[in-house]
Amino acid sequence: MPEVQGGENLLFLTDEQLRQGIEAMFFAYRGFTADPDRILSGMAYGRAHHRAIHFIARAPGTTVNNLLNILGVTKQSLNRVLRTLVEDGLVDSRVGKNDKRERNLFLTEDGVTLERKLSDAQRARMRAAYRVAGPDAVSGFRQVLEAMMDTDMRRQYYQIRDTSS
Amino acid sequence: MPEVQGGENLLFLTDEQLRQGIEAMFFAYRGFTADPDRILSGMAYGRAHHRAIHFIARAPGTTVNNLLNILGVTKQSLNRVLRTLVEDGLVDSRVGKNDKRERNLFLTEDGVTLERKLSDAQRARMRAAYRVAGPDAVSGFRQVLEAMMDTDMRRQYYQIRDTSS
DNA sequence: CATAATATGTCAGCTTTGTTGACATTCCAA
DNA sequence: TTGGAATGTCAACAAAGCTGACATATTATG
Repeated sequence: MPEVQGGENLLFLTDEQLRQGIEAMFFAYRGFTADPDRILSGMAYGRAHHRAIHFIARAPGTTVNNLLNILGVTKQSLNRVLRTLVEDGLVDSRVGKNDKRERNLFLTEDGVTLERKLSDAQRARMRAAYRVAGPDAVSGFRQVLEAMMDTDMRRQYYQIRDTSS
Repeated sequence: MPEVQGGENLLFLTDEQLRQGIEAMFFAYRGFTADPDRILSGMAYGRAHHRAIHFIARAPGTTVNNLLNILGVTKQSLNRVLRTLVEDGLVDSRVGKNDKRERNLFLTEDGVTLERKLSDAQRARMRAAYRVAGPDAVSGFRQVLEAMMDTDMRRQYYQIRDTSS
């Protein structure tokens, strides 16, 4: 049990409060992924495909190596997913111009269509939650999430965020 | 539901803002699970075992049926996880007193020890994030997460939360 | 320049954890 | 008391992680 120093500033950090936060995170993440999961379950795809499609849309021309750093999976695991997406004509994999070992990844027209469908659904969920909670809550939400990331992930997050527009 | 109105109050709900929230959720969840994952990777367990242990600790005597509703997986999938935990002496599965079809689940002494180790690690992460973000941010964090849950999950969340102490 | 070391991506096979289907046991209601 | 519903277990399969081996391209070193 954390002997927490005096001062009412820290009173909200009881184990019980922390556990509620942990469980809120668990249940909320289920909601967060529910809509895209539902859309993809009809097709032969899953959450792994969604993640790949999302970040290729976000950074067109990204390499396999870059993508697996962002996703935090092995290249072998990502490769299986990418192969099906390429075979199905959703992703275009082009040999790198400078470095021929690399593959630059792009969404095809069909890929863009699916990406839009998935992100529309996920944004709708996020928008509804934001509206219910209000602007101040959204700010706090973002602050806690950023503080919860590993340092490496936080760097990735900022980098992608700031190169987007 | 806060009546959402026209005007600049909605300006923060741009697609770009929503997308940042989505990606923050993705990267933060990785951090959220990282410490328990690391602890369990040494043993023959994974995230599924952690979830089962967590909710058995939270509601001792819970049934398999109840647990799979909370976890949102099939009973067959949960059963495999529970079997290994029972075999390894971390969970005690007792035939129900009233209804002999049911199994009431409890952590053994070893189970309690592992649960504490896992939740200590996860709470430390959450505590650090809360401290960095501050009390107001924490409140907003919780509000957005609750609004993001599916209705069924929110009910489960409230119920577990309010029966704990 | 030649060749060894490194980096990138692919293929094959294994593990974890999700899924559906079949079934035994127990309970409950007609 | 008997047929249907509920609970949980066993078996087989699918998705998506993982490690290892390898082909190709690049870079560094002799």
